[in-house]
Amino acid sequence: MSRLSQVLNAFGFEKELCSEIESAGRMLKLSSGKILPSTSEMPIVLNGLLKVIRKEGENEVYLYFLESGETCAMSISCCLEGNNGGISVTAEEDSELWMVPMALLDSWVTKFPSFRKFVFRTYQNRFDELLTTLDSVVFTKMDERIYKYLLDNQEASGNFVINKTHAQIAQDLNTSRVVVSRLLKQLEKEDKIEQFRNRIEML
DNA sequence: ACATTAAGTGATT
DNA sequence: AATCACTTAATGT
Repeated sequence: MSRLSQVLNAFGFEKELCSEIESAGRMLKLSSGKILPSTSEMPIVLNGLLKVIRKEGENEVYLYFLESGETCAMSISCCLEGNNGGISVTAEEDSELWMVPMALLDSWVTKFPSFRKFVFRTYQNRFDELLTTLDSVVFTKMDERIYKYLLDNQEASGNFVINKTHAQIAQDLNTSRVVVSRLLKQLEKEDKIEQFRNRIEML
C-alpha cells in the first residue's frame, strides 16, 4: 500500500474521498532546508518533518512542527482567505508532501463528513498548540520556551539528538544567541540535556 | 599556522 | 532578557 493511502486511511476518509484526493493531488518533494512555495494547495505531510514559522519583517518566530500524517491548518485558512498571513513553512528533514488544490476543499467539506471532522480536528489541534506557545511568549519565560522547543524537536523528529547551533535556536525563538547559550548551560547543569558543537542531546 | 565559526562569561542596562 | 565586549574551543583551509 502506498504511503499516501496509508495516511488517508489513518484519517478515516471514505473510499470515494480517498480516490478524489489521490487523483486531484500531486507529489512534492522538499529537501531539507527548502521553503514550501506558497501555492493554493493544501499540503498533507506523507513523511519527513516541517517547521512552521511566523514572519514579521526581519523577525521570525517558530510556531510548531508538522509531522507526517498532518496538514497545515495555517495553509487552509491562509489560502481560503487568499492571503499569505506571514507564515512560512520550511523542511527540517527531506520531506514528501501531497499537494491538493484548495479549490476542491469546499465541496469535500460539504460532501464528506469525515473530511469536515478532519478540518475541525486539525484546527483544534493547532489552536491548542498555539495557545501554549502564546503563553510562553507572552509571559517571556525564555527558559521554558527553550525547553519546550527542544521537546517539540525531540517529539517531532523522534530523535534525542538535535543538530542545531545556539544561533539557529535563537533565530527560531527570536532571541539572541547569548541568551540561548546561557539557558542551555542551565539545562545542562540540571542534567536535562547534554551539549556538543552543533548538537544537543536530550536526556 | 591561520581564519572562521560556535559557544562561554562578566558586566551593564 | 538583551546587548556588549570580550575569551575559549572546535573546525576548515
